[in-house]
Amino acid sequence: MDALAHIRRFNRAVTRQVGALNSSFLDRGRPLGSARVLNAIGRGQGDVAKLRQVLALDSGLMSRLLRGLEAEGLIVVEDDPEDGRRRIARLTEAGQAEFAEYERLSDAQAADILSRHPDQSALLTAMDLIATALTRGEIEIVPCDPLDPRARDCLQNYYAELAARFEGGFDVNLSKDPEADDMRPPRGTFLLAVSDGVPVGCAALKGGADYAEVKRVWIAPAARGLGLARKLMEAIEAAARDLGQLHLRLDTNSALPEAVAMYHRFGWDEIDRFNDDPYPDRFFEKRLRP
Amino acid sequence: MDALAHIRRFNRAVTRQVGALNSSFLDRGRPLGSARVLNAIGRGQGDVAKLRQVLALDSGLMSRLLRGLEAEGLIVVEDDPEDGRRRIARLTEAGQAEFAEYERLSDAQAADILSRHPDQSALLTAMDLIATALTRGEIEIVPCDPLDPRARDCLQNYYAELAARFEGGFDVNLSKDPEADDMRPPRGTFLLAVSDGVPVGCAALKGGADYAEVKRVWIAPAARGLGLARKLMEAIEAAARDLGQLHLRLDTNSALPEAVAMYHRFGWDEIDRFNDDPYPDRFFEKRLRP
DNA sequence: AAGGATATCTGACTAGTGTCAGGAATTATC
DNA sequence: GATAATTCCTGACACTAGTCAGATATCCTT
Repeated sequence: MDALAHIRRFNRAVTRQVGALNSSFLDRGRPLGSARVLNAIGRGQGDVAKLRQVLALDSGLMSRLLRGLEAEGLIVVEDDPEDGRRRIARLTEAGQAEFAEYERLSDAQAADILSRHPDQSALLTAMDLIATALTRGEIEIVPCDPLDPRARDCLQNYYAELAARFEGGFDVNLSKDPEADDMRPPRGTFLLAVSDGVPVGCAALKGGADYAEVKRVWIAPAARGLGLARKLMEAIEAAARDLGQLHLRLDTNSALPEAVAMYHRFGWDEIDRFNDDPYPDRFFEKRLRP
Repeated sequence: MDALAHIRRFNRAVTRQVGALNSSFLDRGRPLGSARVLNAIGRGQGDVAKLRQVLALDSGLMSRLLRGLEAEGLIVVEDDPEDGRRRIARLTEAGQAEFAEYERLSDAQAADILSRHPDQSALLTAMDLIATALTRGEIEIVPCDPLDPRARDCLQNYYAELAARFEGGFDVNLSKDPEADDMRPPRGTFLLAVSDGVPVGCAALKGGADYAEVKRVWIAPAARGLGLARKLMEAIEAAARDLGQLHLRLDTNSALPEAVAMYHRFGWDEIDRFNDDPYPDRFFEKRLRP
């Protein structure tokens, strides 16, 4: 069977799904164009220029749609204090309620698909894989607090994966768990790779007196093979430079051969054991130029 | 992390993808409505009533779109010989060429996504899973020749799965491979479960003098858990009744416990071995009421 | 301070989408 | 064989989406 036949079928299925979602949006009595603008504003795309860019709309059309939403009392459009030419739209209270209604509609539809499927986690994994494949190149690396729920979400997946791949399992309590403060500026940092709001990878820099350690490097299975690890490691090194940490170390395990290969490839030097953590058996360092 | 956040992200990613495909369709200089109708006709939805149903269009609008395509010389609309009220559209040669162009556009996009992804088979599997989840309930059971490429595709997957699940592997040449003629009317039949053109399951009825045998019951992994097996088995029984075969038998293997459980659940009685095929070790029969 | 670039807005216009009412031909039902 | 139901078609109409030209205010560069 031709691979393209499968993709064609997928295309038709999701095209219909998108169409159904759009027409359910129409039930709120507002044309789709306005609904799209309202939702984009609700999702934080406030300034008009960015709205135009994201929605790929003509400036004239955009202007009229904004006037319409304004007349409905759903948004207010104000001058940008930093640039008098630009304007910024934000939701009024009524607009937030309306936006929440749209979110509810789309969530209800999503929950319906999910509830009727026998294997929800397989479905979610498949959706993640496809969403990542389609939005590749648009993954952002952002700093994040190590105790942020999105960070914890990544870390849990990371621990679960170590537990599955280490022969004797993995218990995070036996390992030296870095203090959160060591992974916050000014000592260190915690970076998250985010694709359209969903975390798909992380890496931490743990500050120290003699050297800084790179820890918790993890990429979601759905996002592997896309060059994300390189982007993350480059971002970590840049952050280290900014914090004045030029001497980096990390530890890892032979049970993760792709990680070991990656550190070699990215210019890390293998060195002798430098801690007594029970899990790692491979140790690396890298000296950065200022 | 909230499951709905993942689905929202998926929705946004595919919405954009669908939008991109649609605007590439617009490059052919034809409004999207006409393009949709043309493609539906090309995919075999000839009669106007079915077109209206599939595309969810008003009869007036549909009529005008058909007139437009007719004026372009891409289709001809003829009276249905069986029902004078109905009409049937089909592509002219020019229409087929144009349809092929649309297919090419969508294939190019598909191939692009596929080529940039590190794990193509994982991507295809994920797409199959989602397409099946979204189009569930629209899986058709259709008779098919046992030598049809779609049937062979199913059978290859079936053999591959047996090879993976039987301890000693599986070699179809050691098993009694039913003659194709035994799985064609009037002796037997071969049924295919088709979801939007892609085969997602099969089952065969092999006619015989004393009893008919049910063979080659297989469901694609992406389509499991949706109740498809029951639909297939009911269709097989109905076909057997139509062919006057009221005494059915089948064999299977303990290594396929879900199959064994299914036959019990569907009212089959376990019986003694009735053949000397090396692979099966569980045997069933069912007597149908006429 | 002048000229060019940028961001938004307004008005005019076109094409596409979708709805409604009604008409003609044909089939189904009693 | 009359009546009702169906299928498709036509015309009229409303609304949405999208484009273009030009006006205005502001910012940036020199």
